[in-house]
Amino acid sequence: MQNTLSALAEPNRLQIIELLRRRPLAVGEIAVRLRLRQPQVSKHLRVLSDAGLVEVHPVAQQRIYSLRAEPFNELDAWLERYRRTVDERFDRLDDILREQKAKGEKDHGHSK
Amino acid sequence: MQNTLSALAEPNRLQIIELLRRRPLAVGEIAVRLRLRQPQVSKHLRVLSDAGLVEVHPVAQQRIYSLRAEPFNELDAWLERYRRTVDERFDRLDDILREQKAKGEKDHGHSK
DNA sequence: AGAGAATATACCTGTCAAGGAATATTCCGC
DNA sequence: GCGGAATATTCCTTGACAGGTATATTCTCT
Repeated sequence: MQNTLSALAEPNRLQIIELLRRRPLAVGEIAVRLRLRQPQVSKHLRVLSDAGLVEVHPVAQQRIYSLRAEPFNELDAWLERYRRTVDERFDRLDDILREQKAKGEKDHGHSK
Repeated sequence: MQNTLSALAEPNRLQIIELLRRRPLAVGEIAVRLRLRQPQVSKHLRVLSDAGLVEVHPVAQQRIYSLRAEPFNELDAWLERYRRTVDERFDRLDDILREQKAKGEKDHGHSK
């Protein structure tokens, strides 16, 4: 999760992911489309690969990179936990605010 | 989206978010629970706030931070685009691989 | 085996962001 | 207005990381 997020945090890497969403691509193709130099693309793909976001399929001297589903599913599951509690949170906020105010007054022995 | 991801990419910030998922908290509380120093917590909250991930509610000298739903919804929408294409991608991968191989052979005038 | 294409790695450099410590700011009660 | 609590901001230093360039690696074809 942490790895996934930091891998996606880099702008060029996010663009690579967006590119690969449409279809698997070779390194050179990615470099051309994003106007990046080949070495940097390879490096970014290394990071993405280590994070499990992409996988490689060699074809001759080319390496075709494609997305892997798992990390996206994990991200989805993580998000799910937030979706469930969004409503509660807003209700809760008022409670918390009141609670904090009450505590503050109590701490000072303010009886009215 | 980019901002959201890079804000979440920092480990301590992600932890702050996880904490706030349970309930809104004051800066000091966060610092204690995560064993961080107050200034760093304030700085992280600044980043999260700029990214629109959290909002502040002042209570006396305290500032109660709570999550905002919007960025999570955006993340969700972004993910949705990937969920839809996961299946296609795998089918497509084979096509691409064949396609690339065929192209390679064609480029060399290899007729059989 | 040798040439050349496609990709990966190594090394260097500069930048940016996070932590530490001190200080400024804001707010409350008296 | 003053003292003290809670938080924000500033300045400094350091480490990680991305880009640039050169070079190594891998594969194919002849």
